Amino acid sequence: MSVVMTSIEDQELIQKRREQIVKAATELFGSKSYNGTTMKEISKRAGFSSGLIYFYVKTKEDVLFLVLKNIIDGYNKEVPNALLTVEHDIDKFCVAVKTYCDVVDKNIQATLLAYRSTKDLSPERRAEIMELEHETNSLVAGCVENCIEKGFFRGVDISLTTYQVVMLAHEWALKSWHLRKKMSLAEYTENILSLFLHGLLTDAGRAALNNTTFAKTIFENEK
Amino acid sequence: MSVVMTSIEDQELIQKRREQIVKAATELFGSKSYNGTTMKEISKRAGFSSGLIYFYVKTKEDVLFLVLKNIIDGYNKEVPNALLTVEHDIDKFCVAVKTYCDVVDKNIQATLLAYRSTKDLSPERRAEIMELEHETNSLVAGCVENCIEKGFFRGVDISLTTYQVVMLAHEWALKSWHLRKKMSLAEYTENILSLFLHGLLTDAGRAALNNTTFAKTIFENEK
Amino acid sequence: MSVVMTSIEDQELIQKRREQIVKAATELFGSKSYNGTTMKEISKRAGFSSGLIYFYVKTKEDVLFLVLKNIIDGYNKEVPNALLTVEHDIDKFCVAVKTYCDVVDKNIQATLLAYRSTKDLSPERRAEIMELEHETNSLVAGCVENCIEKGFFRGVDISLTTYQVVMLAHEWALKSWHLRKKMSLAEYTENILSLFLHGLLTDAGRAALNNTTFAKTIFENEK
Amino acid sequence: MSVVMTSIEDQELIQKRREQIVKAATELFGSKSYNGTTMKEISKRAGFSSGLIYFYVKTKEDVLFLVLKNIIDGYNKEVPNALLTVEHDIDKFCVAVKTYCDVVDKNIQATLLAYRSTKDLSPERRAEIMELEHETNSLVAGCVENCIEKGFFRGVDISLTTYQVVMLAHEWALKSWHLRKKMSLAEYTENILSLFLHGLLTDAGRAALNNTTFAKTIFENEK
DNA sequence: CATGAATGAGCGTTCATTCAT
DNA sequence: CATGAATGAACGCTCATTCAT
Repeated sequence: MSVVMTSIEDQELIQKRREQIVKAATELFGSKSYNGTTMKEISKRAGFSSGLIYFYVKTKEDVLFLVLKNIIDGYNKEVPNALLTVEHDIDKFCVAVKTYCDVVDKNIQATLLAYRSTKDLSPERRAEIMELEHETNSLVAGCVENCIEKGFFRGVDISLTTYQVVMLAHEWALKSWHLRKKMSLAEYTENILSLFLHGLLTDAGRAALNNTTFAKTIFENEK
Repeated sequence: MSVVMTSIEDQELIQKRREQIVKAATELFGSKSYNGTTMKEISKRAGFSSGLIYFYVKTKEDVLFLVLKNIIDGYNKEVPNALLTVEHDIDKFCVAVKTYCDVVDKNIQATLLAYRSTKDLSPERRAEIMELEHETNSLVAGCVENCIEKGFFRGVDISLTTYQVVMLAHEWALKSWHLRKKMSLAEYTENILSLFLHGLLTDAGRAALNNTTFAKTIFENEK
Repeated sequence: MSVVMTSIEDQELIQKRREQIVKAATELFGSKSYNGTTMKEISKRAGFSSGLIYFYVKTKEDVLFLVLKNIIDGYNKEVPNALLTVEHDIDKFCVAVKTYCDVVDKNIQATLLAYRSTKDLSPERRAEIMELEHETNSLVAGCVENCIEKGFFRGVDISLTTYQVVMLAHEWALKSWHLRKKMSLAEYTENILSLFLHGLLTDAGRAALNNTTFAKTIFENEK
Repeated sequence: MSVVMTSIEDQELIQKRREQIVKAATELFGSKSYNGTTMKEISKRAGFSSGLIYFYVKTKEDVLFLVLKNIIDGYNKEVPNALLTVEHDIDKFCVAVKTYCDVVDKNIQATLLAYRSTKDLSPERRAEIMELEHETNSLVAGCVENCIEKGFFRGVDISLTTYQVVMLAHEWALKSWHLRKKMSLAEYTENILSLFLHGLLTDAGRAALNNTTFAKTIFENEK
């Protein structure tokens, strides 16, 4: 894991400064693009002088990497927690999707940034980010797999379905400027779940809805 | 419509030069990113001297705009033609989706470029591009609308569904590096259609499948 | 031979610009040191804008290389010509030494620069410069060798003696600030020749002085 | 004499710290050049924090000055001691030369450093260093002078001859990369002495060789 | 119309030096 | 006395844009 190295000792300070940097950079990269943002701007916005940033980061690319990694870490932290709150496998799938959408909503700028700027990373760094994304995906993929095994879902390609779920969650960020005008996040999430449940549930799956707490509300809301 | 202005008279020449520029720039932006590409490189690859490009384009941003516009124009040209080849509304929907995926497949680099570089455009230009995308979407939206009106599809939000279709088509480009390893474009397309048909068809819609030529093959292939 | 590459076509212009650059840089490096001199300063002194220099040179190190190479080329051009003007082998040795001293005198700054800045070159470049120096040395070494073969000089180590000759010629530059106060270049040269002739001539060599035109004046001047 | 000033009182500590600094800096400057070495690196290698160095030195140039001065002090300490070991004036000359070469050999990096970096000193500091070098030279010059007075050497320019001796001793450092491949320090020293004795001894001087212990071995070794 | 040399603002990065603790 | 985080000026280099020919 290529963690960025530093000439500073105090681990707490490093953490604090890095957070300042990531926060400032995320905002700036989000509103102006990676290439359009200056290291000086980042430093200034982070609240310190232009030279100091190089004590906590070795190159501008490091900053981008930290920002991107930070976003994905967010996903990897929040989704598993949410999964603990429900029991039924179909519910787990729904909650995973919902949580994913929630995290996207909290990180719209950052999510857009990931789509725009991954190419600006070195191949190694890019690979690392993709590896992290893969971890996140596994969380969703696990839910899909369970539902298929139990016979609730059709025998679709697990990883492809996962990608589609993730993609549509990301769409909330990618087309945010348009979607927000028409609906709330809750409505959007419900719609996606509706599409996937209708598209994937087997007859057995539909029958099992009664045992769910979350999934069944999707169908109830439809009427 | 912010058409790029120049000081050159001969409209035919302008057209020819612009095409050279767009072709060169699309290739370069695709493989190296917008910011990583030099005006000199574009000129050289287009086959003329480094100064000449400024007779046909005022800024580098103009080039990006032209490139992006060109990509979307491609979509707007190909999809309608394909729609003429089938009759039934469900088939039209399917063909629209399929064609969309085909065009994405032929323009993977360019599609990625659009996701990466729209932020490098001025707000006005960005708005214009988004307007053009909207036109493309209408082509799909029309199909969805018809299917709903005829009772074949559930009463879902038309524009949202359209966005989802487009998003999943784009995913073929966005996750190309992964998807291509696992399946062919045809399989991918079929999978998407399968998801949407399962997710959207009403009982009436399912019944109508017998009258379709294209859509019914999706269900047949599933077994 | 690692010749510096360029993005400019016109060979004559390249030559002209490079000469401007080398001239400006030699002066600047001479009076302020390599590291103390700015690329902007070099450009300005060469008479053009700060960016242009990079059309004719790829890095600052290139400039240093060009400067150093230019000095040594001077040696390699002048010494051979001078050798043609006399016949006798002892005379040839003397003229080689004298010419060497003359060239040093015309390039005092540059010679100092070579001593100061060779370490700032990349290893490959440094090797190339040393190779060129070796060529120059060969010119002197040839003279020494001939004199030994003919029995005029003692059987000393040829290459060592050559280094000593070169070193003492360079000394005129290295200690110029002091030596110039005490003597003229001619006196200095004569003194060196005196040292070497006294130190190297065999009895046969001394006897042969009568057949020389240049060498014998050294001994005559001594009285 | 521009002694470096500080704000610290305890003279002993100053001395100790300065020695640490000089030792560290000499090593670093020698292997990486003055400009390539960081104040941080020096401090670290000297064994203390990066800020502390400024309590014992006011600028980076101070460090260079201290380093250079230290080198020359070494010469001024070692040569006189060696001179006490022999009696005859010609021997004293020879021992001076030999000792000089020995000291050069022990300080090759440092000697090179002096040639490379004197220009990085302010004019005043440079003058001071040159003054110190002059002192060292006097040690050799005294020997030459005595030999001339006693009629052992020809009536050559004393200071010039001294410079030549010093120069050829320094050459052992300056061309070390080449000379070391071909001969030992002892051989090199002998060769220089041979050159000077052959070049300077009068008939009286040659006759006096019998009374020497060191000088006569040079001639004996030649055969 | 076309060329390509020239311009100069701006960026990422380094490092001597300072200063709060 | 000592630490090491912080500052900010400066440098090498790039490249969009201009302009003389």
